[in-house]
Formats: sequence, structure tokens, C-alpha cells
Amino acid sequence: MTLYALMDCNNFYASCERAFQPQLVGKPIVVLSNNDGCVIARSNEAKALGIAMGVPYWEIKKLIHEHKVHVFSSNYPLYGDMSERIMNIAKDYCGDVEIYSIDESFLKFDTPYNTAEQTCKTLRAKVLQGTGVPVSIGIAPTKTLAKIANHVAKKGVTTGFSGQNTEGVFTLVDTHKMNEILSDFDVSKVWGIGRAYQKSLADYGILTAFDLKNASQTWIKHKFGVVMLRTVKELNGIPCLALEPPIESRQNVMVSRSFRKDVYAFSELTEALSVYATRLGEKLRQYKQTTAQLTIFLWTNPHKRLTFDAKIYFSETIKLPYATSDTAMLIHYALVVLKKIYQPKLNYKKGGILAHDLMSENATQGNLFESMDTALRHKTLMGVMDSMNKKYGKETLQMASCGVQHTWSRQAQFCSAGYTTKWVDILRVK
DNA sequence: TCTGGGGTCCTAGGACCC
DNA sequence: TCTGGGGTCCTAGGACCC
Repeated sequence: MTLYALMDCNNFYASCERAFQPQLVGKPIVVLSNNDGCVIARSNEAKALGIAMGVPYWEIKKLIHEHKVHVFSSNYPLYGDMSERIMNIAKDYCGDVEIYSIDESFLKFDTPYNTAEQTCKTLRAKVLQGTGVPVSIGIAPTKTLAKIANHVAKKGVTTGFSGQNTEGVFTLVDTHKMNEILSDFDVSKVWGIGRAYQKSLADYGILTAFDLKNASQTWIKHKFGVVMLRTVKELNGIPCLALEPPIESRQNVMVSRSFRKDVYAFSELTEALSVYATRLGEKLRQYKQTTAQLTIFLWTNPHKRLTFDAKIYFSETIKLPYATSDTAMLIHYALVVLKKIYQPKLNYKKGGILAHDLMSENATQGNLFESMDTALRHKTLMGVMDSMNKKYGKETLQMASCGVQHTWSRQAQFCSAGYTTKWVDILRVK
């Protein structure tokens, strides 16, 4: 029997921070988004205080102070590294692993369910022992059902959902049990059903996963399309979603960030867009891809509109003369577009750059305007920049237009150390 | 004062072609 | 008087995910 397991790290970012500060076990922790804007991860203790996902930090400052909540800025290099360690442990226990996101992976088992369950229990213990991060694992005949089983596994540990004591691993194969759980499972929590679909489904009286499972498939396809049809089939135990191979090349790459404050000056936007274009080039070269089309975006502050219906989003796309991942080129064209869309006296809050129609580096054709010689020199230069910046820290070498002041750039007051990613931050054991 | 970032897939509709 | 049909490609927008 083929079974899918979903392994999901509990409160991942908060758990990563706690792994290096064990004195925080049992204490409330929150992790903030870029710019220390919103709450994006909470420990169970913080959830119990009623701190919601996505709530702005300034709105809960008082609460945080009163309850001595520990606050962290997000430290993505640390979380990425922890994630890699956890996924590697999973690969020791299962030959078929799909890394789905930074804190989730699907595992495929072709074994009886009790064997799969035993393996997952061992895996869970190993991850906890090896990294200090608790995970929950749900096992079921399809990915969509495994997601639901995972919810049960997670709740079971903390609150005893449906009277289960799951120890972090829960298997959903028994039909009777499945119907019972699906009847008690809000349709909006089903994988693939977001807020918009929840609303339209409610109009037809479909409120739970069980309702959706039993809806007419022809009607679903006609009304909502093939994506939701797949979801319905998966709820019925018919696998429609296989384990996906790792993504080797992307279709779009984007870099966008909010600014620390409202930005009015063209010079500051020039710096910001230059830095974003630089980062874009790094990502492209990392994926060994090139782009021939860029879109530049600017958003004004939506919370401080100049007039009631003022436009807040400005963008324009430009075709490059040839596909490239060269930072100097990307900056050049980003600034050409910026100049076109910039309007003085607007309060810009966010900017971004998107590369689309990506091609593989190898497939990129030579061009008439750049000789092979120049192309090679650019490539060598980019290689040197990338390796210097990797070795001596980012921004060791950068283009002049990136500037140095960065009065606009992100705020991260509460960033933890790079325990596993920077030698200077390595833990010292006394 | 202060409100995240980065992706994917699907569909509808228009332009264009034979 | 009578005025087709079907295919492809592209883009914009909407839905979802973490």
C-alpha cells in the first residue's frame, strides 16, 4: 500500500530560536517578519496568550512587555540551515522525500501502515534529538489527507484533538475514523481551500472536509475547476498529487522588500533597487539561469494614502536586449525603468524587481551586441564577486549605485546569532 | 512611529493566423 | 440576402501555498 506522510516542524522559526536558547523552553516566543513588522511564528505559549499570526508588532507591544514574551527578528540563514539538517535526517529514514517548504516534507512509503508509522515515530525522535526541533507527522493514502492527519498529530500532542494521544504521529487510514475526523474539520483548513473558496463553498452549504469529500465531482469541476477537483478526489483517497522532484529551475525570481520608513527620494530608491537587482543576479546565478525580461515595482504606503482612492502600485516591464544574469546589466535596466515610473512627492513603502521567462544558462544564446570575450569577462567578474561575498560576508564587493548609507533598509532589532552559519557566532561550551 | 516575502498554477479573453 | 471555425500564443488577474 502506498502511503504519504507529511512531516511538519512545530512552530518552526520559534523552535529554531529555542533550540539554541534552552532556557526559553516553556516561555512564550514570537518571531517577526522582515522589518520587524508582523508576527510570523509563535511558540505554543505565545499562541495561548492570544497572539495571532500576522498581527503587527506594535499592536501587541504592551502584551509582550506584560507577559515577558521573547521577541526575535527573523534569521533566515539560521532557519535554512536547520531545515537542511532536519530534511537530511528524514532522508535517512525514507528513500522518497519531497522537500515541500522550509519546514515541511512529504515522505512516501510502500509498506504496511504500521511499519510506516513505526518508522515515523523513530524519525520524529531522531529529529528532536539531533536538532532540538519537535515535528509532527501525519500519514494517509494521499497528500491532502496526510495534511489533515498532520493537523491531528499536532493537536493530539497539545490538546488531545478527538481524544487522540498521538505522540506527534497520526495515521489516517480507517474509513470510519476518517469520516469522523473530516466531519469535524473546517473546509478552509483543507490544503488548497483558501478564503475565497471557503466563502463560495459556504454558499452551497459545504462547510467541512466531509462535505467537500462528498460533493458532486462534475459539479466541482464545472464550478471551481480542475484544481479543486483534484482536492476532492484526494479527500476520497484517490491520489492525484505525486511526490514532486526537486525544483531545479524556476519560472520567476523576485526580490522585494518593504522599506524601514516611507521613502520619497529618487536617490534612496536608486540604492534600494540596485541592492535588489544585485540580489536578483545572485539568485539567478545560483540557479544557473538568465532573464531577458524585468518588471520593476513600487508600492506607496497603503496605510497612508494621499487621497482616498490614490493608486498605490506602480510597475513597468522591460525587455532586455539579451538574456543575462550579469548584475551590472540588471542594475542598469532596473534604473532605466525606475526613472520612468518614479514620481516625486509620493510616499514609497516597498519596492521590488521580478525576473521572468527564465532560461537555463546553457541554453542562453550568445548575442550580437556583446562579443564572446566580453561575455566571458562579465561571467568571471560575477564569479569573483559571488565567491568574495560568500567568503567575507555579503556586500564585501558591490556596485557603486548600491550606496552605503542604506537609510531605507530593513530593521532587525532582535536578530539572534548565526549559530550554525557564521563562525564568529558558533556556540561556546564552557 | 510601527502592518512580510516569494513562489505556483489555472483561466479568460484578446490578437493573430490559416 | 448571405458574413466560419479552430488553433496558438500572450497577458492579466485570481486563486492557492508556505
